[in-house]
Amino acid sequence: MAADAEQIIAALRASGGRMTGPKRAVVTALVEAREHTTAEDLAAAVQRKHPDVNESTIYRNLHILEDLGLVEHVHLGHGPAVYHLREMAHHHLVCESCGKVQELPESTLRPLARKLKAEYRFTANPRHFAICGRCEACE
Amino acid sequence: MAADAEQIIAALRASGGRMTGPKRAVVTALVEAREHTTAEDLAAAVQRKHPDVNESTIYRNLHILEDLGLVEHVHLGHGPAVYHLREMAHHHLVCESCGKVQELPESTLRPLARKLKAEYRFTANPRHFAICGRCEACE
DNA sequence: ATCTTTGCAAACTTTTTGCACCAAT
DNA sequence: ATTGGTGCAAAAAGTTTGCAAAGAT
Repeated sequence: MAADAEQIIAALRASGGRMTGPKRAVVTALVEAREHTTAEDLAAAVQRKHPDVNESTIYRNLHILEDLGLVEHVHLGHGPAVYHLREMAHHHLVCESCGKVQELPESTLRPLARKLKAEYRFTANPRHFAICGRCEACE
Repeated sequence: MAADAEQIIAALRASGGRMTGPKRAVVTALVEAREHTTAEDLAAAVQRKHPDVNESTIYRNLHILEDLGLVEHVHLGHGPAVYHLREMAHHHLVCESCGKVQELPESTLRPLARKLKAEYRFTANPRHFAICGRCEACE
């Protein structure tokens, strides 16, 4: 059930791409990342084993993975976007005071999505941005 | 009832700041802006009458206004933030295909905010980011 | 042999900052 | 006379791109 690097690699192959060391390393880093990871984090993880992989390669591969619908990025606030595998899709609450991130099941925003659809004929994809606010401790 | 530049200027004065030409021009541009305006737009508007005002001054004054709670910025998507007067606070639906922006009354997100408060003890400020998705035409 | 992918360096976009000067109080 | 505001130029931060070389098929 957990994201399996081999599945993703197979999807990449199936899409016509070529499988390279850096690409495999990016996928592995994404699968192993427990948390929301920035491109920079991923670069660091990849470079632990493959020191010569350039950050631009990370970005390029993240784009490929996003285009295939395997990865998504989210903006938690100012600063770099964070990336995660699509199958773990969820929403984010970010405290704008302490920066704490809480995850939310997709279902939490479903009523809102339904209302936006009904009243505005708008199909929301509310995952692209986090919901800002203040956590209990910072309130 | 509409945002009155003089009110805002009074608030700026009351906060201890000094009133300068550029500052007044930024406030005026914000009041006159009908839509969501980027710093760049505001700079252009200001420079129509005061050609020497630098973009960094726009940013600095926007920060001052935000610190006073008079202005808010929102991220509609990738690209520059947009600014607007706080009293016109509202939410945004942005179509990620055609870029169309729809405004939403604050009340629309109140049920969600209540739920986040109850279940996660999180006080949402969902205005800082737009809700992405697809509008009717692009669906 | 072909056509992707890569590393590198440089560009780009948006926003911030250091500094010397100017201007509002 | 102060002190905060300003223009300018440069930096910062995050991401993208052009290009020639390396690599996968």
